[in-house]
Amino acid sequence: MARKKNSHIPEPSVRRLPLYVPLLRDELAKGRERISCSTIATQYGFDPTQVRKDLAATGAVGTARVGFKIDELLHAIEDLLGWRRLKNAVLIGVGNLGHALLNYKAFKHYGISIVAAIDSSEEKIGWEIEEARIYRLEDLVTIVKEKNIEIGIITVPAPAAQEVADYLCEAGIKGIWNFAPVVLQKPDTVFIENVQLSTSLAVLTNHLEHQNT
Amino acid sequence: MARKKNSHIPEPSVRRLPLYVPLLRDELAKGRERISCSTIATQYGFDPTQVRKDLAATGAVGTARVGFKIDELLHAIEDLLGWRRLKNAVLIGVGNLGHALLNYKAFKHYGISIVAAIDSSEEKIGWEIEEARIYRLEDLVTIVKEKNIEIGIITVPAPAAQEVADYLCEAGIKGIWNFAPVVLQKPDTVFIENVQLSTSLAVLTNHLEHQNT
DNA sequence: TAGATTGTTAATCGATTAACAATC
DNA sequence: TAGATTGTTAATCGATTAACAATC
Repeated sequence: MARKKNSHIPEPSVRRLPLYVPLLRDELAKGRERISCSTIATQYGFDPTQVRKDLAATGAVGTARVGFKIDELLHAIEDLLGWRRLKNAVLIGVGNLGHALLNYKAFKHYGISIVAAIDSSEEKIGWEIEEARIYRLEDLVTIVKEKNIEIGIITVPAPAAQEVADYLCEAGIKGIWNFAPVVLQKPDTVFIENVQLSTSLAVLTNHLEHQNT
Repeated sequence: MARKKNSHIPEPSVRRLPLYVPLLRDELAKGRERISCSTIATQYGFDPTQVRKDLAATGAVGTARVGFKIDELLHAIEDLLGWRRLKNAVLIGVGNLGHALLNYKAFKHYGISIVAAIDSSEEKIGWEIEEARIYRLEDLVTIVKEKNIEIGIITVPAPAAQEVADYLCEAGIKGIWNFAPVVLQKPDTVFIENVQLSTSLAVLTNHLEHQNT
């Protein structure tokens, strides 16, 4: 059953749902057909009701006493997350991190395909890493149009990030996945998701330092 | 004033505080001495009261009408996050991502120092990347003791992650920063923080697909 | 002094968890 | 049938936001 359009899905649910995907893919690969909320919950240490709420948000419907059909459930989750329609992305900044992301083949399973890259170093222009060829920043607008790119991935150093974001917005990108530790200014039409390693690290180091149980 | 031991600090605060650090360092570098909660809040699009609560959690004390002394505030935040005492870390799995992390020099400013690495490929043994030499997995226990290592960083492929985690726990590590898309089993004495790129990506792709405003 | 900003208490909001009827 | 599991409604919990007195 299709999810009602524009219904509000809590961000915590959107952040938990992708966790269930590898488990479901595994179970499916093992030939299992159905799974219950409590099986999922146990795996991740979550409350079963919480998992049920998360699944309900996708529009998936289970059967009392037997649980959810795994393939249908997976389909529903991937649908909700937008992973069933591959979106093209351009990555900007082919340093260590950029290189690692370009080489990461599994993004196909997470809804994106990096089809082009940009770098400021003249020697890298023309290189190909996986399916992405490296272009100059001045070619961005053309590439975005030609390759029908919706997402920009920013992996440049912090001082260059805002300029890159401006170019991306101007080129008509819809969303930005930002790895630079900078708050980017942007028009309302563009959505930005920030990945801050320092944030995750802070949770770990804070715990180790203060032994918060 | 020192923060009361074992007082509970909400995880949302622990996750926001690191964001303020680059701004404070910048302002300090510019020669500014004081900053107010609303200045910080405006930068990040947060509610000023929320920022005040975050800062209060660090034990920092401001002055009515003038705000907080930036150096004291920075000191208090870094203290709370455990960034003022460098913790040694070992990274396991020198693939693309592992390589990128080893090369990332700024971790020093975030409380950790990667002093050793482990890889399963024989040809990489003995290499040095920044301050980290690459060792064999069988040397882990020795290295951890010798170099006084508290943190393990897991950047191996998913199928190898649990085994690596077991080795780390056995070696007496206190915390694990896990980049593999796997739920790791662990003893109660070890703290694990997971970095799931798919989770962050899900927020972006879900938004693009369904235009949730 | 006047007024900007802190620190704190109270109100609101939303997510998590508990309870339970429906059902396969 | 009996009982496990779903789906849903209600209660709890905690974080965010609003209100306001204290103060520099």
